[in-house]
Amino acid sequence: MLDRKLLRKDPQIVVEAARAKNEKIDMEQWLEADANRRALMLEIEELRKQRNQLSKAVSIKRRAGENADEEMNKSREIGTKLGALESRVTEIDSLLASIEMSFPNIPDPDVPVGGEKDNVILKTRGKVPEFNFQPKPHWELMEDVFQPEAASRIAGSNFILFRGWAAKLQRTLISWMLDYHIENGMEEVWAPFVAKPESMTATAQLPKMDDDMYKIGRDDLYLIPTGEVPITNLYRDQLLEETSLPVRLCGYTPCFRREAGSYGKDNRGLNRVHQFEKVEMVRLEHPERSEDAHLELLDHAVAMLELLGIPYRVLLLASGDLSFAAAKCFDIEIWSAGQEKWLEVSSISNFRDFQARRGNMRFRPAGGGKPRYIHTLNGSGLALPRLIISLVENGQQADGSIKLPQVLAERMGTEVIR
RNA sequence: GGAGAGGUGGCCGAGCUGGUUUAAGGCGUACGCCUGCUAAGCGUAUGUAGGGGAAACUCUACCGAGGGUUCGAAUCCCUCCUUCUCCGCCA
Repeated sequence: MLDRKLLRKDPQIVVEAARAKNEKIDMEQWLEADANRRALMLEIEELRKQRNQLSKAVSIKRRAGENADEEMNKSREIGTKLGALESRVTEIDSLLASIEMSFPNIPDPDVPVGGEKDNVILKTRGKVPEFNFQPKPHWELMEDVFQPEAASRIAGSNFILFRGWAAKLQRTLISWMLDYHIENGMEEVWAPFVAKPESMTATAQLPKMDDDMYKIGRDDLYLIPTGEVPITNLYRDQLLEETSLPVRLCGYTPCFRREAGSYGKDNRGLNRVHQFEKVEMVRLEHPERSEDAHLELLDHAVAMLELLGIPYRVLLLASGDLSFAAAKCFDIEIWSAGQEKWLEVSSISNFRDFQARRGNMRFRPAGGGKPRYIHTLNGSGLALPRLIISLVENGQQADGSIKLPQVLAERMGTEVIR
């Protein structure tokens, strides 16, 4: 959600932001409704004032034992008028709210305008492995432990099932990443894997992503598409003290995505699935420090890839690739040796005060003063399936065995998976 | 799932036989006074949002949410949400 004062003062900025993000918005309709609302409110407040005065007069007269019929009649008339005006305001309010929900966040000035082709590769690190044999894709290397047919029998296509070492590897990675974040000053959170519509609206999955989420209609709940939802909503409707900022959180959750309309070539194996596991980093930050915090989250994510020895590159997303709520976003892509392509394994976003407005998340400045909206940020740290793809494919050896990086070998109890 | 009791400003908490409560009081916070320092004490200020005004200031709304009754609702009625206690069920 954007600041109404900004909408009134600089509607053009919002129109341009929406165009850069390929979102259709109707600013004219909003401006007209807002002007109507304000005119109505002026009238309503004047009438209320009169009614309050009459009520007071009635009270005083009654106390004195005098007749107050005249005041009461006048007040009744005003009440009728007010009722009509108020119901019009209610209508306009819901119109305004629904229009505002369709306004995307404004990209930062340093975000390139354009589509996917305009994403900027900020850096590429690590050595892409070379083989003296034809490297295999992960679904061949993991035939015994990754069983999509079984998952399909249980839950439908594009769900996954791990057994044996793959299940253990995933669990080990989750635990290792959480420990890493805790060492870096984050607090681990275990949150619900379902969320109410209000929560989805606060972090801005709703209204736009409704079709991409699993919905439990009977209980009016959604399965979370990312840990961002429950972890950020931990602070919905909360007023923090400035001294408690920043809030650094991390947590493991599964992520459920319908991926409607995305069936096709890129969803073989673990590349794109309906349920995947993820460790998420969430940060609540002072508005003046969110820029630095954003870079810090990026550092945390890539540091893990360095420890795992996985080649990666960092992209600054162009406006058209930014999510609805983001002002700026870095994507981290890792190398898949068996498929010979880069895979997105983390998205690290700064939402500035966009989610905080929707979710009413504020802090009281030290030394008093009016509460201000916090800035929210989050980033994957990291998503499991593609991490596993990269570890398996990049670590493969001629005999089909897989060499593990040292940090995992210690925890898995073996250096090579056979 | 059943029964009962609650949801009031950053927090706690009165008000709830409808009208000087445009929400008492306390805690916390800010500023000042006092004081070797600190603590305590004293004084003043301090909810959120929107409108008007150069400003002092002023108007309006908000007591979980939404409806209703009434000239007038934190206060009465209805629906829903939610928290707690007890019972039931269950890993």
